[in-house]
Amino acid sequence: MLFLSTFINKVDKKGRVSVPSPFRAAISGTSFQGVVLFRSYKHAALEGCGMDQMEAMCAQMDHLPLFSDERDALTDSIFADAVPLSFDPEGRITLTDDLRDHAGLSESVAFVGKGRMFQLWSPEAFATHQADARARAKSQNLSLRRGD
Amino acid sequence: MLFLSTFINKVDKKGRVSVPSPFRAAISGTSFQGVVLFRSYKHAALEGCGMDQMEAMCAQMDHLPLFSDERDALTDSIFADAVPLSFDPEGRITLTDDLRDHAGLSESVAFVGKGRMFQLWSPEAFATHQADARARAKSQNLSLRRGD
DNA sequence: AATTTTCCCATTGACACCCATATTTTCCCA
DNA sequence: TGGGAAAATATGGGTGTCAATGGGAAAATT
Repeated sequence: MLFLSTFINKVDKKGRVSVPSPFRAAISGTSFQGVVLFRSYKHAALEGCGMDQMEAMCAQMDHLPLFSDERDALTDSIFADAVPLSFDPEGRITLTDDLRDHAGLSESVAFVGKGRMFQLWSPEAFATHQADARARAKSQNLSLRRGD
Repeated sequence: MLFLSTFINKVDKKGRVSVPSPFRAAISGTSFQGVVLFRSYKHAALEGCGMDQMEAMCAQMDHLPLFSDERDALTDSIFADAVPLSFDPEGRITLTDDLRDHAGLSESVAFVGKGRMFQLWSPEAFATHQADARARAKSQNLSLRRGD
C-alpha cells in the first residue's frame, strides 16, 4: 500500500487533523493504528510513515556500528524527533506544538503522498515548493536534451 | 517495540523520575520490569535500554575474541558500569548519585528515544547536542540506504 | 532506633474517547 | 443522464480516564 496524491485538511482548536482516509487505509494492515511524524531536516515540513516503515529504518540502522557518529546523527534527528500519533476513533491525530512550529502549520495541513512515506506541509509553502520542483524538473530535462 | 520521541520529566526530592509511559510499554513484554542504565563514554549522558537489549549486546559481543582488548574495553564500559533500575508501582526509577553526576542531571531529565536504545540528558545539554546532530545530518546529507 | 527504601494514596492537568453535526462522495433509480 | 437518497468522510465540542507528580506511611536494612 502506497501513499498517493495530496489532501488538504483543517486543524481544529485542539490541534487535531483528520488523516486522509486513503492514507489510513494504507496503514490499516499494521499493528500500530497511527502514524509516526518527524521533522524533515531539509524542508520546513514533516516526514510521516507507518510504524512498520519506522522499524524498517531501524533495521537498516542496525548495520551502522553502535555509538558511531553517523548513527548518532541519524538517530538524534530521526528517532529522537519521531512522534507516534495514534488515530482517534474518527481517524484524527493531534499534532504537538513542536511539530506544528517546525512546519509552520496553522489552520490547515497538506498531506503529500511520497510512496512509502508522506509529508505534511503548510498548503501555501507546499504550493511554492511544488512549483519550484516542477521548474527544476523541467530545466533538468532541457539540459538532458542538450546532452544528446 | 522502539524507543521514539523525547520526553522531559522532573526529578523529585527523593531522586525519582517517571519513565515515559511509551518507554515502559516498549519494555512491558520482558521479564525484568525496569531499565538498565550506564554511562555514555562519548557524551555527558546516560545510555539506557531494557534487559532484553542488554542480552542482545552480550550476544553481539560473543563475536569478539575472549580477553581481546576491544572486548575488555567494551565490557568494562558497559557491563561493569550498568545499573539495573526496576520500576516502582507508578513507573518511576531512582537514579544513583553516580549516574546523576555523570550526566549533570538536576531537576529535570530528557528521555531521548534512539530506536532500540534511549539516552538520558540534561534538557539544556541535549538541546545543543541535537541542534548539532541535525546540522551534521543536513550538511553531510546523511540518509539510510537499503539494507545490503 | 535511625536511616533508607519501597509502597500507597491524593492531586493535577492533559488527552483520548464519546457523541453530535456538517460536508462530501457514492450509488441507485427514475 | 440527472436528481436524490444513503453512506462515508470530515469537523466541532464536552467529559471521563490515565499519566505525571508530590507527599506520607509502612517495611526493610544497618
